[in-house]
Amino acid sequence: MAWDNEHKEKTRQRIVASAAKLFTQFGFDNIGINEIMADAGLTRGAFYAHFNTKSDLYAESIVAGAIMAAAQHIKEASVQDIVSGYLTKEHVAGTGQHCPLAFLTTDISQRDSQVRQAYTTVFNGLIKRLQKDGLHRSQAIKQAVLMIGGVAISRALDDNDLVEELLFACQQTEALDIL
Amino acid sequence: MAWDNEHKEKTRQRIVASAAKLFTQFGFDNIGINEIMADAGLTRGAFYAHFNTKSDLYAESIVAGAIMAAAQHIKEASVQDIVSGYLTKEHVAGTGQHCPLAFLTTDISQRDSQVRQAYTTVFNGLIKRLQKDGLHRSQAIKQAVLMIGGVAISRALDDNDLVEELLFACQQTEALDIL
DNA sequence: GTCTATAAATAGATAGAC
DNA sequence: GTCTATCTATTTATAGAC
Repeated sequence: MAWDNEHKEKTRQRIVASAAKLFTQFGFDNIGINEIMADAGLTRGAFYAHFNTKSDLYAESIVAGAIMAAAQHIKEASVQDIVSGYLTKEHVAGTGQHCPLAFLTTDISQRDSQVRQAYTTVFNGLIKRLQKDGLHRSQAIKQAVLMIGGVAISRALDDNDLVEELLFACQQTEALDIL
Repeated sequence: MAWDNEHKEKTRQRIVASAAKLFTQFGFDNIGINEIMADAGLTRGAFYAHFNTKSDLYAESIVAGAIMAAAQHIKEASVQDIVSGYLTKEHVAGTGQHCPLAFLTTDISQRDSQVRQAYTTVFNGLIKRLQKDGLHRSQAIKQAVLMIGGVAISRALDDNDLVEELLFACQQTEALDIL
């Protein structure tokens, strides 16, 4: 019984990891349960032994995806390192982990309360992290908007030069200069 | 013949206006051709006399939607007025025209090149408009990211107090103080 | 718990009458 | 040019075998 539970939990985590990867990359509507389960090495039918709806998995994958992305971007030493590491072409492109805050911004506003609560929790976490390094709260909020907005907009643009210019501009913050 | 063409063009404009309204509010995947045509007072079948694909209409509605939203937000006198008028709870909520730049940000990155080119064009227009009032180019870019990102993130958040705090913070820009 | 098979609903696109 | 009817494909979710 203990083994079964452990095995089920591991399978569940694998599904969530696949979901976080695929949802952030393609959005809620452009990925089916089928593809998520296939990525986790399972078939569609097994999904409902772990989750009730696609939306449930989405909410959970936002939190999980943020944790995975944070391991890559947020744990750096200084605020400037966090900002610079976040606003890169590699983050904008498909490589590595993607931050749900930036990759799913407008996608989230179409979903139910549960999903938007998950987004709010993750966003508050980023603000707190930025404040920890001495930024005033309003400065931290603005910097978070520049990070998230900068990456989100870059992904929509169809002009490489403009993207590079934008990413660079969003890294230059008056608030950081006076620290 | 002249009357026919004029009539067809008016119908087409009505479809685009309905599309701009509904797409910005609900995103590409959550609105069907059916609903757009119904909003324009027509049925689904008539769609293909005006457009080839749903994606074609989407690209066109982004440009049209930006023009309509600009009439509401961008034509104000000063940069500070533009920024303040854009970063409001009314803009974030469903009332009035919605700016595609902020309402469809991550939605756009899932679409084809034609759509992303339309987004890029509109974004460049905003930058130009902000530069016209004396902002340096990098300042204009950052301010645009704060506007678009601020509204986009606000729509995803599930916390009214936080939204108000965020909108206010994004209006306070060092670059504007020194003008 | 996972599989295959299938139900049920939705939506993009086409055909043909008017 | 617009309509109704239909084709075709996709997808969420369920049923039942193993």
